[in-house]
Amino acid sequence: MHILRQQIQEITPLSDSEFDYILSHFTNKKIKKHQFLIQENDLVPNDYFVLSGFLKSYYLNQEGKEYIMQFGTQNWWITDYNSYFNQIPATINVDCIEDAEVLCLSLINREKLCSEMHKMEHFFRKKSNAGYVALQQRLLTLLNNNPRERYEKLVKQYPVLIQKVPKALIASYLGVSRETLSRFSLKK
Amino acid sequence: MHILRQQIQEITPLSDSEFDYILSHFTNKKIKKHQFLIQENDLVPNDYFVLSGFLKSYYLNQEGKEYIMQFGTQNWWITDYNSYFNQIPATINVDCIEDAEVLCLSLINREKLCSEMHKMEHFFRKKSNAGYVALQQRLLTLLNNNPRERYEKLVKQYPVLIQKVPKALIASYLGVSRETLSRFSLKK
DNA sequence: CGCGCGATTGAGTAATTTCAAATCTAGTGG
DNA sequence: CCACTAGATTTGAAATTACTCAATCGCGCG
Repeated sequence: MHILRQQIQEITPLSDSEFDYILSHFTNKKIKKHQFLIQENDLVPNDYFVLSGFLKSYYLNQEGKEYIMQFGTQNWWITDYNSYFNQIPATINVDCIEDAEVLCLSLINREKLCSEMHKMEHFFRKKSNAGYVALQQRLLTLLNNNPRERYEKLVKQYPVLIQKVPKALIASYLGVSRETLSRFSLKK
Repeated sequence: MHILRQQIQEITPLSDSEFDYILSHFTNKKIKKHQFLIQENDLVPNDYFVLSGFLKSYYLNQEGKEYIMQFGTQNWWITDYNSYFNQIPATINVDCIEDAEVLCLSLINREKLCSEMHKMEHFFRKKSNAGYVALQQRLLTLLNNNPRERYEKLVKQYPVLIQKVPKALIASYLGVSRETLSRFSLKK
């Protein structure tokens, strides 16, 4: 079954024709390693559902330091949500860590689906709620735990991530320097 | 006009009877200073819409240190969302900083409203999206800005908050010790 | 007047960052 | 199969930042 369909059906049942209709609102896109999906100051046309590969979204500050907002791998949605929802220029970059294929959903099509199909509005509400809760957890971890604890939590939660992604990116996600991360990522 | 109606109507129009129907799914509650709305390990029955007063939600760690998740004042919604949405025991506390009056919305009634009224599903989706974006911003501020910058941003964004709330709570929201906050909250 | 809470100040300490250098690793071409 | 290179990781040492603990201050209220 299509992995998007599967995700939606975890929240609400769908007939074949409904799913086909939904899918017709997405376009396909392939991205190569190091290619940008969104760059600062761009208008953000789409939310992206990841079919395969690996992406990251990150903020780049004045000094050129990068802070990873989120990773995107199979089944995840990724974009600059502030820019996407409010149709303002991007402040966040999204680029490709590993050749990827994504489904693109424009804001117009998202809203169209939501207004035409109560189910889809329901789906996106639930997804958004879950995302909100996950962000709250991350915020608390950031406030309450030291770098080492944050790292260990991440390893426990997404063991695959650690294998796949350079340590420097993990560090940036955790809000630590790569040197600090290195100093405790090996030794007990 | 009822401030809840006003908030909903910023997103979607509402007839008198529709709003009355919506409102019938809420119950009223008055809370006194220092009273808990939610305590760790409680089941969380409601999401709370603040009519007046001042509340805070916060995580209390093992060492008794408190981290403020959010403040709740007029027009804000507050609860332990993880516990509320997933109906699991609370890990966050919500209590009253200043005598308050809130509207209580049970999860059952929320879902009922959302399934009966597409409008309400739409409203809550939009609210959740906005909340998600706001949390992302806060996360980035936490990662990218030092305590002083975080404080100055907060002052700019919510000047009233600083007046109304003891500095120790501001510090806890910003993830800084009160002493550190004190050291730069005065001098330029 | 004195109590109590919130805010400030000071001194020492701990954690993390920064900068620089060394080391390791995987992939490439000879 | 080996040497070479670019990128990633580790290590060291110094500097910085914020924290902790303790003491003091300031002010409103009984």
